Order: sequence, then C-alpha cells, then structure tokens
Amino acid sequence: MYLDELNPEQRKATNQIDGPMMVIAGAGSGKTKVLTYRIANLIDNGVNSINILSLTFTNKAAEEMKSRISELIGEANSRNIWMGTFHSVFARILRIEHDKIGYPQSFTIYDTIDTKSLIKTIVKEKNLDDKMYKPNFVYSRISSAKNSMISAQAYLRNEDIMSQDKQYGRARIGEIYLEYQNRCFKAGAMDFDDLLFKTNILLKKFPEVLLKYQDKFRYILVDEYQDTNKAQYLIIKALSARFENICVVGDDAQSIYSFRGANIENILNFKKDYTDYKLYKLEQNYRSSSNIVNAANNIIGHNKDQIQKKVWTSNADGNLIKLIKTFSDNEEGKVIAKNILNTKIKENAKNSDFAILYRTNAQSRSFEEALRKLNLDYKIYGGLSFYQRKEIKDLISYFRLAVNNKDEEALKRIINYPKRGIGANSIGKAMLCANENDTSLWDVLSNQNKFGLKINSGTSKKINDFIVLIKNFSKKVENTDAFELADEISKLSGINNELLIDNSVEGKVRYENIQELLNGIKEFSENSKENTDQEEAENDTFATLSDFLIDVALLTNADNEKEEDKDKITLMTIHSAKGLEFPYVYIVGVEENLFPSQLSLGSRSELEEERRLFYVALTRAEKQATISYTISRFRWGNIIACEPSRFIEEIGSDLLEPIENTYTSNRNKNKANSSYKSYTQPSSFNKLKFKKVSSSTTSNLSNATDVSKIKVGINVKHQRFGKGKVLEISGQSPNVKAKILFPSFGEKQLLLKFAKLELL
DNA sequence: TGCCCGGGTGTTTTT
DNA sequence: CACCCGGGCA
Repeated sequence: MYLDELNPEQRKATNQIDGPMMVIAGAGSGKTKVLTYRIANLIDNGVNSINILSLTFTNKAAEEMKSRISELIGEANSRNIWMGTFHSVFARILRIEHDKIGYPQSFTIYDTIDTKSLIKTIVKEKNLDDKMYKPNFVYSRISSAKNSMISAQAYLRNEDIMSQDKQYGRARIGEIYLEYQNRCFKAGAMDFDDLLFKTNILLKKFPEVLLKYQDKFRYILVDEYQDTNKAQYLIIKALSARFENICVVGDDAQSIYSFRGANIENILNFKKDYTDYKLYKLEQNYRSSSNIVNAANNIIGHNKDQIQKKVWTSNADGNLIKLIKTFSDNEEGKVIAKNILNTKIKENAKNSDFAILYRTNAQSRSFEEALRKLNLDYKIYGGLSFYQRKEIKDLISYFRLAVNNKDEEALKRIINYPKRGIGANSIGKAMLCANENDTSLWDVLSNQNKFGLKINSGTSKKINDFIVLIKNFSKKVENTDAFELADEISKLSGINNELLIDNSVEGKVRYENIQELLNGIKEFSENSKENTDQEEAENDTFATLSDFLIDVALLTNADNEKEEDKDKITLMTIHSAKGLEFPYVYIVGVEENLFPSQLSLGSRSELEEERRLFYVALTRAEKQATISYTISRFRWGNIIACEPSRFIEEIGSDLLEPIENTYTSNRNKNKANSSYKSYTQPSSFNKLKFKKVSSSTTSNLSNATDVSKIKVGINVKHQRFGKGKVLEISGQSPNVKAKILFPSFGEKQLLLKFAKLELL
C-alpha cells in the first residue's frame, strides 16, 4: 500500500479527506509526494476524479503530478482530474463561459510581445513621450494593477495610484490602461493577467457560474501557495467557499515571485479564512546531504520575515559546499565545465545529474561556450521561447488571425509579411479609422468603403487580396484538421517559400523551425484523435487549429522536452529551477549586485526575497553544491569589477571548502590563496569587500569615500536610474542609506556604499 | 516602400 | 555587447 511509504506527518496530511488544510513543507520534504498521494487517496476513498481541481505554477509540475498519480492508481482513474497551471485551467473555463463576458470562444491570448506592442501603439497614438511611457514600465504598472484586481476604471478613480503616477511624471498611465483594455476587448484578446482577472469577474458577476464550478470542484489542491497573488487567491477562495475542501501546500522560505504580485500574506490569511483549518508541517528533508541542509538553514536564518520551522535531515554529512573563485566570467565558464567533466568521470555520473543555475538568463553564454568545447551536452531553459521566435510567431499569427479575425496584433504583424506592398502609412490610416469608429482593424479593412477609408486604389486592392486570403483560411478552421490547415497556411501565406529561398544560415534554421512547428501540430492532431476515440460521445473526431492555439500562448520551452534532451546538463535560472532537484548543482555568479541583484538592494524585503532565492538554489542539490563567483565580469559592453556575494559569508566558513582551480592558480597562485584564506577568517572578509568597492573600474563615479558629500537636497546621477534628487539620508556608516527620487524610476532606497552616485 | 547604417539604450526573475 | 528605432537614400 502506497501510504506505507510516508512518514507520520506526511501520512496525516494525506489521510485528511475533507475540510481546509495547509501543508507547510520545507525544501525537499516530500511536498509533491503528499500532493500526489493525497489525490490518489481521495479517489481511493470514493471521491470522483471529475470533482478534483489541482493547481500548479508550471505545466511541467502539472505533467509530473499527472504521471505520478496515474502510476499510483492507473490512468483511467486519474484522467478526469483537472490539473494544470492557474492560467491554463482558467483559460479553459473562460473559453467555456466566453459569452458571459462578451468574448469570442476562440479569443486570442496575447503574450508579452503582443502586449508591449499594443502599449507602444497606444502611447504613439496618444502622442505621449515614449521615454516616459516605456512599454516595459507601463506594462508592469498595468500588470500589477490587474494582479491586485484593480480595473482600469478603478485605477483612474484611485487617488493614491494616480497621484503616485503624477509624481513620477506619468500621469496618464491610467488612461493608457483603459485604452489598452478596450483594444484587447475589441481584438477579442486577453493577456496573461486577464485570464485571472476575468475569471474573478466571471465568478463574481454570475452566481450561477460560480455555483456550477463550486459544485464541480469539490476538492481543490494548490501547490506553491506562497506564490499566489491576490487575483489567484480570490479565485481559490470563491471556488472553495461552498465545500471548503481546500488543501494548500507551500513554503514561505521559497517565496520568490513577489515581483509578479505574489503575496506571502495569503499563507497567513489562510487561518483567518478557514478558522477550523488543519496545519501540517513537513520538516524532514530527504533530498540533500546534511551539510547542504545546514548551509541552507544558515542562509535563511538571516531573514527576519519567516514562519518558524526547523528543516532537518537524517542524511549523512556529505561534502562541504565547494567555493570557486575565478578572474572573469569566461574563466568561470571554463572552470565549471572542467569541474563537471572531472566529476562525471570520478563519480561515474550522467550529464543529467548536473545543473548550472544562475540569477539572470544573460549569464548562460560563458557556460554554453565552455561546455561545447568540452563536448558536454547541455540544454538551456528560458530566454526566448520557441514560440516567441520571429518566424514561429509570424506563422502562428496567421493561425491566430484565421481563428480570430479581430486579433489586431496578429493582423499588424503579418499584413505585410511576406511583403505585399501594404505599408505602415496605410495601416496607420486604417487604425485611426478603426479607433474613430470604435471597431476592429479587421472590420475597417474588410469594409473599406463603408468606413470611408482613403488610401490609394493599388494598396486597397492588395488589402482586399489579403482579406480574401485570410477569409479562406477562416472558412476552413472548423472543418479541417489542424495539421492540414496549418500546412496549407504556411504555403499559401508565402512564409514557407520566403524562408525556403533564404539560403543564409539563419534562413535555414528558420525554415527548420517552421517544419518543427508543423511537426508539432501533426503530433498534436494525431494525439487528440487517439484521445477522442477513447472518450466516445465526442462529436468532433479531429483537432482543429483553434484547438491547437488554445494553449500555445501558455506553453514554455520547458513544456516540450524532447527525448534526445533527456541526458543533458541543465542550464537555467534559479526561478525556473524551483521544484527540481539534481545530484550536483552549480550556483554561479554569486556576486554582489548580481546575486543579490542590484535592484533589490533598496529594501529589506527585496533583499530577503533574493536570499530566499539563494535558499531555493542551494536546496536543489542532493549530493554536492558548488558556488562560484568571479572578480570581473563583462556587463553591458564593458568589464566591471565584482565582489563576492554576502550570501557566501552567510553560509558560514565551516561549511565552505574553497577549491583550487588550475586556471587561477597558474596565473597567480599567491593572490588566489590569500583571498581563499579570507573565507576562513571572516574578519578579513570585510576588508576585502571594501577594497573591491573602491577599486571599481568606473573612475568618474563616486565611491565609498564620497559618501559624506551626499546630502539632502542635492542632485545626483545613478548609473541606471539616471538623475535624481536626494530626499533623505539615514543609517550609520558604513551602511548609510539615501532615499532618492528618480523622475524615471520613482523613489529608491539606496545603500551609498554600493550606489556609485555621481554628484551633479 | 524598402534597406542600410548609426546612435541610443538597456538586464532580474515568468505564466 | 546586442537590439531596436529612426533617418537617409535607392
């Protein structure tokens, strides 16, 4: 019996069938096991699988859980569980209930590229300064508003928000937000945040819909609860209100998504919402060696904000945490690659046993190069997703437009690709016309006379040809197999030929990518045939292109792992490594201003999130964790000096083992040795740190000695934030902080010893 | 309308 | 360094 594999606390949590419960699960304590076994146990106790909803943060986590559950109780018993990410599950519900909120059934999901493009268009149309209203900035304001369930109308009515925007010279963000929502609606499109926002609206405005889903989802499980934002919190609360069979699992120490609106308060609020809830704490770590667990505990101990728990392990001590110092980022790549190769041989390990984890995607390059040189196979996650590549997005835009003619971003993208002589001028006129008539761009272009669109007859004819082309595709969507139509579109649109005749290396790669996409669609279409055959009573026996598009926007690179990628070294950001584990983990670029990120140094809460991130990184390791830092790094075009991260110090020198690396010791043995020593003597660590700061390469910037010149009221210039005015000075030397107002970035708390301010 | 060149600007993290 | 955008020219 599978329950026998659990420890007492895990079993207690697994055995609770009804009522609200929260599982606080330390890293590596068998959280996924409890979730999967509990679901299996629910079904074994007579709960119908169609009444179970299980929410995760990544598709990968959902897939993993699905397969583990079907191993426990069989595919047939688990097939009907609704299991997926918040976004995919609620997108599915919104498709079913689309008419209630006035959206087409095949509404488009705008990805970040579409979203930013639309914002840019609106800023231009409103003749606003694009320096002040940068798409990224505007998007993040709109996104956090939506994640807090603040509508455009509410945004405009909210005096605090409006005066805040005004203070920073961006008074019209609310206005952009409103127009953005209108445009999305007219285009039959939702962005990522809308999927959660509109679900809330749907459940709030339509009690019968709420009732229907409350009744369906009698048992709800939520993974990574510490990373839910307000919009997600409200959905869960509403859905579980009737039966209160709600099980949330999380770890406050692993909360790393506050930048996306995640709110730790949700964990704390749980006891208020469900006063009779049961709490389970999983504290035994099964994953990592004792040294790794202790190092992680030391790290997290430096955070003030945390729920007390004691993660422990009965595993052996294992190795110390290895520490590698290098002179440059390129050397860091070489040393790590070599270390992996040596370890592989010595320990008889596989490629897939290794992971290199970094803070930012941009760091991957030196590792890719070095691994390639040593013939070590690697796979890289993140960065540009397959579906965001230009050629893929172009072809998918044709699919999107065929399925949803109103999709403005898709239309703008392809109306003149491949070139058909429809220029920006004509499209500009048409957009203006669409705005004036409060309708979609498609509507105007396909009824040019009706709207009195004035463009020359040649262009007008070309537009008509394009409209006819798309209409012909649209006609086929409902009754043609996805692959068949996709293949036809790739040819008739001209994309296939465009890339085929491009003989450059990039052109060939693009062509191959298109073929890969088509193959993917073929597979998708064949798979869904099989599935529908089993579930009799389904009318449509084939998958349409619109079926395919449903979740494409929500897929990431991690979601279509290929068989040949199984035994490869993993390169990824720490954020995407959450939930994973590897025998050998390399945490690289562990330097001040990179990890913790420069942008997080302004406040304690942001710094603590970086620390939790480091905690997550360390606890991915089973046998061996290796940390590396470099003293110089190539960053935006020039070489900058770096200093080791404070997190290294926080681990404690007794758990660290500096290791020689051949590159360093050959070059300058004495130097290398002396700085390693500083880790065994924490007192000299500080000296080293300050010396590094003042030897910064940028000579015209102030360093630690200039701190005294920075006073309230003076104007300063910051490397990143630009010009700003000092509002307030606080703290004791050497930790003097200044509150500075930057017109383009808002108020920032900066530690002067790091801030590198220029006096103006 | 389309292409090439130069300058300006920018990097957390993700569904 | 790498990308995007705008301006100038074919």
